[in-house]
Amino acid sequence: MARPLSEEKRKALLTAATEEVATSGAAASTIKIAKKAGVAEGTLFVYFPTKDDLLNQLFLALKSDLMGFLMKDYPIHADIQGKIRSLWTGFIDWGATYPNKRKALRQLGVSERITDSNKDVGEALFDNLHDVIEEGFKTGVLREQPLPFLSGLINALADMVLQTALDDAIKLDQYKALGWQALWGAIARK
Amino acid sequence: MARPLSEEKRKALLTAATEEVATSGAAASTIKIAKKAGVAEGTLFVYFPTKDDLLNQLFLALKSDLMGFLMKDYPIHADIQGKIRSLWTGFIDWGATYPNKRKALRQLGVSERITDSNKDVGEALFDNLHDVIEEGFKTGVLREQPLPFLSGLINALADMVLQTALDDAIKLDQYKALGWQALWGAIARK
Amino acid sequence: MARPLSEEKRKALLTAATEEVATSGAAASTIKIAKKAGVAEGTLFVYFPTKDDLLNQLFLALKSDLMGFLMKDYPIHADIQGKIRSLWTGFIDWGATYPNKRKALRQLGVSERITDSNKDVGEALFDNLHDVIEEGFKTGVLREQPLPFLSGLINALADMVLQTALDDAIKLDQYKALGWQALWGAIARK
Amino acid sequence: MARPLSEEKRKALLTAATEEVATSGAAASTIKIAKKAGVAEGTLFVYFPTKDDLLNQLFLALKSDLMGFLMKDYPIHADIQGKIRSLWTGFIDWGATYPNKRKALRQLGVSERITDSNKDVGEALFDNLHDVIEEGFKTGVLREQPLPFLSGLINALADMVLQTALDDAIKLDQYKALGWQALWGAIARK
DNA sequence: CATGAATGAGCCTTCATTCAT
DNA sequence: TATGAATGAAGGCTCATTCAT
Repeated sequence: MARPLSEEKRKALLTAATEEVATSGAAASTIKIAKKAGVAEGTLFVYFPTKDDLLNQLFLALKSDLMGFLMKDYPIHADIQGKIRSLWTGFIDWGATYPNKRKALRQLGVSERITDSNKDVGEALFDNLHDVIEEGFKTGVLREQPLPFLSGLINALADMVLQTALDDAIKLDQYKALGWQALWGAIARK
Repeated sequence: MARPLSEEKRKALLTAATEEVATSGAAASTIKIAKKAGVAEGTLFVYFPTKDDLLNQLFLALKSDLMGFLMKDYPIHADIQGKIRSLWTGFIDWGATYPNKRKALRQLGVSERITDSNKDVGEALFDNLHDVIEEGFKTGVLREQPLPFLSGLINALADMVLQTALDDAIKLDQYKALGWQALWGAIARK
Repeated sequence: MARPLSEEKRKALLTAATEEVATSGAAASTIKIAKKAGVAEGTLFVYFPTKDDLLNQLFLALKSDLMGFLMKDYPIHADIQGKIRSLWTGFIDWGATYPNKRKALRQLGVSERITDSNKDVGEALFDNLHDVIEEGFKTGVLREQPLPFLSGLINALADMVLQTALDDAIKLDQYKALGWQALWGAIARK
Repeated sequence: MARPLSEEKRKALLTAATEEVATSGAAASTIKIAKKAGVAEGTLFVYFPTKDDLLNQLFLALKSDLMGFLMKDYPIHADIQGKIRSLWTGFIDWGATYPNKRKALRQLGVSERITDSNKDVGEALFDNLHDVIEEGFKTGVLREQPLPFLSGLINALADMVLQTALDDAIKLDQYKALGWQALWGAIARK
């Protein structure tokens, strides 16, 4: 009956938090985040009871955003290599398109303030990839390796590429290609 | 002549900083670091004029420590594959032996407070690898790729393995082996 | 016609306030009081325009509640000593029966936020005792002393007994008896 | 070797705290206390790590101050009645001379933030009175009653007198006398 | 050089109160 | 009338840094 929580404000807060966390890490100040989101300091705590809550929800939101991005153009009917290449491309493009999201996610991934259980939930979002990879194992296209190892591998490679090629579009394209070769060499059988 | 700076205290401070940064990231407090090092709060600033100085010097010290570790048993007369495998093993072993050093380095690598020029200096420490790799290119053992790309690749893979296999010695060995296969697949020609 | 204020909610708020004030003093938060009363934060301010209003009304309500308790079994036809003893017993029993009410009253009695005029009103509730005491003076049973002094005396003694014997039923009975002896010795002529 | 803690500042802080607590109770703000003491906000926390520490130490300091005041002119060679009368007078005079100390002590006595163990220590300061009172019991001058009951009695009566006669010197003298009669009547045998 | 007291900006959070719904 | 989102002041406390000793 009272004013409803505004999804708009929640988003503004998460967006502002993304930017601040991208540069200052988990040390980003709630005051700056609130101001950047255009709301009063206290309002932040209406939406996120605690700074840790904000950080954790941001972490999940970013993971989920990335997942959505990867799935958007996912080629359901492509072969294994095509599917994995799509994921690789998606990773790189997401990071290049939203550098702050990537930086924020990177910082949070290293932070003690994200609960272990949430870090797990973050991983779990990628469980959808299960099938592709399992299929790769069965058809013998991929070397058999534990799933977390494989997803960690993609993640690490993509992150490295984005980090290394930061602010350099040409290098980015070069590394994206090199990275794909490396990745495929790393996981394909033979 | 006044008492000279004590190398011992400097080291104690860096060691304490390593531990604090490992858990709290760049937000680690100078007070706690000083106390853990067994010196007074103000003493820290005799050795490091600024917290940022401390952080940057710690970053370099850790990179250098890692480098020293890698070079210790480096097989100068082995073939390319042997040399690179030694580096891989070294990376993993260093991280497993000094988890706090690795965690601290990881946190600092992501922090805004490490100057770009220092991040470059950090990379440069690995320039010694130039020769091995160039040799690999010439003999055709390695696919030709930019040096920073290659070192970033090793780094990223090793970090992923250590992170993923945290606190699980068995998994660590498994991943170390898998990681090596992946790495070699990623960089070897054909 | 609009919905009228609900007496039930008002009471719930005062009851909740009693509990909160008992433990946190005047620093008790309106939010917690509202929640404990089962109403929304804003609703509290429909019934009490200001936190100070709430506190002051609570103060009066508690005084009045105590007064009612004292009068319930008041022996109108007893002699002076019997009447005063009844008051004494009543005081102690009220405090033992409703420890939160007593604690809250104690806290509020010390608080700056209760207006002086209300503290006087609080005292005035006991004016009904006028007659008993005047009678005591006339018949020479009581030493002549100003009324506020006498009521303050009873109050202080009872409060001390309750406070000292907190959570110890046996001690409470002992102190109740001792207190009565002391009180009577303090006020009776000769 | 560094600047030593200044006893002067510690006292200034306790004095300032006394004044603030006298009017605002345990809700007194550390900032106001620091400012009133003429030191920076942070300095307060050099001397008292926590607001609760400040409050508890203030409580003990006030109790101790009162005790010192009572003992100053204590008539060691007087009879029981003389000794107790001296205590009574001392109580009243202390409260009249240092109204803020008394108000602060009153507020703290009711506050949840003073630990139970400190409240006990507070009581213990009065253990010195043991002997007088025991002597009173033996010689039959005093009715036999538990010590905490007796000290509570004196305390409560004195507090009531001071509170009731606040800001009225004439009334104060009158109540002081009446209070003594009442007290003696309350505790003396027969 | 070493110490740790002193400082005040800044942090996260709570709160009383207002007001759109 | 009842609700609870919105607000920004204020609170307790921490911190990097300075400086008297």
